[in-house]
Amino acid sequence: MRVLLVEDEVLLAETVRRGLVAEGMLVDVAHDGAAGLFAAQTQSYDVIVLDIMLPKRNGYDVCRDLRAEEIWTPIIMLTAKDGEYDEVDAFDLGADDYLTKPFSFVVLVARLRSLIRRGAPERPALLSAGDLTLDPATREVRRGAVPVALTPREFGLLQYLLRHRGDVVSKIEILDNVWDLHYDGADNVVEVYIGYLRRKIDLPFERASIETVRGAGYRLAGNGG
Amino acid sequence: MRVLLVEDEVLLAETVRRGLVAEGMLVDVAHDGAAGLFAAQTQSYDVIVLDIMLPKRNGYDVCRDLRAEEIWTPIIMLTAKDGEYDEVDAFDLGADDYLTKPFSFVVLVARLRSLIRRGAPERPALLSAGDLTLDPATREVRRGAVPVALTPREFGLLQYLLRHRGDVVSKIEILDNVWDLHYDGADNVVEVYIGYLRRKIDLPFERASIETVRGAGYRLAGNGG
DNA sequence: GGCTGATCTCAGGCTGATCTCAGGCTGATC
DNA sequence: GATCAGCCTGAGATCAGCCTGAGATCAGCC
Repeated sequence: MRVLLVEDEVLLAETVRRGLVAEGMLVDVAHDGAAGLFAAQTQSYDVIVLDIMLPKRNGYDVCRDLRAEEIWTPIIMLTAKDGEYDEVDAFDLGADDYLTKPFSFVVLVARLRSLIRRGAPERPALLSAGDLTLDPATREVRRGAVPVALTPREFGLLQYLLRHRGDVVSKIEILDNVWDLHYDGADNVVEVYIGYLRRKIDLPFERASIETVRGAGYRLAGNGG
Repeated sequence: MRVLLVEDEVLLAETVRRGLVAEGMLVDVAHDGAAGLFAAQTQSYDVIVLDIMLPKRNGYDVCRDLRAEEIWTPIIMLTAKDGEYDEVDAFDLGADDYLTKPFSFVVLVARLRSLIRRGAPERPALLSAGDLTLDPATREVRRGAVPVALTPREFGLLQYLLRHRGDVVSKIEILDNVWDLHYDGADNVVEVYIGYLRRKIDLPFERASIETVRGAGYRLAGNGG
């Protein structure tokens, strides 16, 4: 469960972050609107917690921009009771819920869980590793914001690697799962397709996310998923 | 602010009614579709909250009948997540918003206020992608201002693609939804109709809105909704 | 029945995807 | 640094998926 927290008050942000992590969530924190917007555009989150009063871009703008780009990640707005903004307006901009500061942590977690539960249930979660994302539903693969076109076999291979992100997977294992179970060709074809993938998702971006583990198989970088 | 609540679960209806009254709204309650339809036809409301699963007339029918009578009171549909109806269809029938049960009361109120503020729409929502528009009610399709004549099958196919705009939809999926569910013909017919559509909505305008995703299906360009 | 338009089938052709293969490269080992 | 197993990669053959023109079939209408 990935949460993006956009909050400029460092102490509050850190408190909330720790609490959410303790609840088993993966939390990214952005301290201003521009950073939050960028993170929301390039990463895949289950829900976004968005303060309204922010430096650089206020929560208002961020929310409207995201919706304009058809990014429908559920958003909870944090509003100060005495603020100049009307919390009801948040809904008009595409927010899904709001909390008035000061809020109880328990309430925040409950609202988060509720939002995630009703948010886009039919769509399987995105697979990702760092800024590499793969959407099994739309078949879209992106490095950051840049779409990458993959053939079906390449797509299947990358999907398998992402599902076993951080693990070393052997060529036999890959053949059994991405190719037919009793595929009897040489396993060189895996090497060839690993090469194709690298040329599409790593080399143009000067990355090396697919590591060769000599004698054992391959491993996709496991951080940041 | 007058609200018509059509909901057959008595306890839920009463809970919601009290909540809305506490928010300062005037609330009428109908416990089946026929009563709800009659109330909506004879009274004037600012917004209608309409459950889909109802005795006598389902929410589907009620919504369609009202729109057919040119009654454009904003409607929020309540859909059960496991129901047989797809919430996407709700929009097609002229609903303005929907909530999936179980829903948060706060969210309901906010959506109501937002709808009321927006006012009654002039006409049901169009489906669109870029300058391509499709009106499910009048069955009109346009590229920009230019009307395009489609046969029923072509229309059904385009409508399906528009509803899943941005997603890759497989030929099987298309056959199940645009042709009969258990259509047993070859899926080549989909290719043929994709070809027909391209010749009507893309080629004359030098566009390429329908993309072939080899090995996976087709995708209608997802931008510019 | 005859006409018209919509729907569907089919086969041939095209293009991109897949796979094989051989030769080159690299890291491990002695 | 010599050797070797394992890995990488460019070239090209093969295969599968998709497109399309032609025509058969079907339904509605006069």
